[in-house]
Amino acid sequence: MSDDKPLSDRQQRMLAFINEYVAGNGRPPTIREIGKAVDISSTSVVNYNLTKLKERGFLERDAEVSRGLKLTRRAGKVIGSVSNAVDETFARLLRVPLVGNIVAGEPIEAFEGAYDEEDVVELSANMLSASNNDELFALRVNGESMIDAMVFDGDIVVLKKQETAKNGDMVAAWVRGDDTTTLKYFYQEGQQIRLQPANPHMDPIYVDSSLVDVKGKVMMVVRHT
Amino acid sequence: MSDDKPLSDRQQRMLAFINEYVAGNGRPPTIREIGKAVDISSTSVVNYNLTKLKERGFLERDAEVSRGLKLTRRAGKVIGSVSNAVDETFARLLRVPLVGNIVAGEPIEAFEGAYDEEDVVELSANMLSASNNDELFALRVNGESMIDAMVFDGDIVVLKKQETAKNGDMVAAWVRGDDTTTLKYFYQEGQQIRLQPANPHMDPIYVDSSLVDVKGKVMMVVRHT
DNA sequence: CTTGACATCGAACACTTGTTCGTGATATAC
DNA sequence: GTATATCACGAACAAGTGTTCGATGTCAAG
Repeated sequence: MSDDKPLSDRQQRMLAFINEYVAGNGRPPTIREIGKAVDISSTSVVNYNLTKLKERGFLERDAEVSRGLKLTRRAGKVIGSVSNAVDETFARLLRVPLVGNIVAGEPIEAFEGAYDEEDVVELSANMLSASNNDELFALRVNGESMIDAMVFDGDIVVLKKQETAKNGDMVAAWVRGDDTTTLKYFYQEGQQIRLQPANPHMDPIYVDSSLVDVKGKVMMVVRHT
Repeated sequence: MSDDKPLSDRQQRMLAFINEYVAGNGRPPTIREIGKAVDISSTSVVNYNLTKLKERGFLERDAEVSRGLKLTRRAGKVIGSVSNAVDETFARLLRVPLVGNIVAGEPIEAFEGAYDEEDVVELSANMLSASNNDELFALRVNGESMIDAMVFDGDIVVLKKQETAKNGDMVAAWVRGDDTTTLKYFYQEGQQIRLQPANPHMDPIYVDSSLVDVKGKVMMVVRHT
């Protein structure tokens, strides 16, 4: 079933072209389009090679159907395997909902509820260390008041949803009494929590741990310019 | 351009069918296949509704091409949006080469040459305002010396390759004589160039314009935590 | 009632596209 | 040389397929 004879140059080019065409146009090419691309003048020759390719398991064909081609996984190995790389890349893509703004003087809004399908931040998983999706969400930073935390107005912070934090984590937290949302480094110190700004020139805040609601841990900060 | 009238039942079924068909067969359906699926006896009616759908931005058509259909992102909202969303997302994905490190005391390394195919940063185009690919590259910030520019050790900066800059741009530049690479705001002031740190507490640097090699403009900063 | 926009139908047309067939070139095996 | 398999060409056919057009029905506005 698996000849090891190398594919002819033509056949390789055909596979490459088909792959490329599908990626570019969202549909397979016609026999004549293949012929033109691979410099074959006769449709029958294209058809002939297509049949060969099919016999050797590089593609499937739907008879008597226009553009009835489909590359198999095996074909991917011969070529750069793009159309399949699409799936892989997509699989590694995280679509993080951008659930709202984070403003110093207000609680994080719309934390659970429905958010606009539109507002997602797409990140490649290779940028985060294999975190599972779902738990992630993003917030846009609004206002100057957060800038002590290494984060600036307009930045997007990607957070992992969690109610607790380890020392040294940068967290988004709601400070009751103070009624403020902040992005700071988290340190539990006895009954107190030290919220440490990233800026070393700024002083930390000490709050009783009962007054701090951790909303999530900052995983990433993205800034456009 | 964006009617809010709901789609007719037929049109919704058409979108759903097209989506399903593409997912199942790897190619778009023909007009007649759509007609059969949605129970329309006349090809012209299918064509008619297809045109409507196109006008409202739910799909694209390649005229006079068999199976010349492609669902748009917008269509995804109406239906489950799976099959084509993959391609669309992929198309909007930018793979930015991570060409090296940027260190204060050294020129930007490996600027042109071959870099490891592996090291790419994948960004969604929706995070950058429609920049063309190609021109983009990424650098990892090494060392503390850049932190005056709103950028910190370990950050990845995404740059657009360009040799000139406008006032106010944040650029990566090599300062000759000083032999330093910096990330600073760029201001041309007569014959001099002012390199302004983002941190307002820090003083700007003035350099003769002949000594500044602009390498690129900072488009985005990404920080993992 | 008349008008006009909208949606549908059926049919005809022309181009697209997969399939088939006769022919020939090339190379390897007998 | 002859045979056989492989690969290629061009032409022609039939079915697939997008496009166009006249006719009809519906419905709300005038």
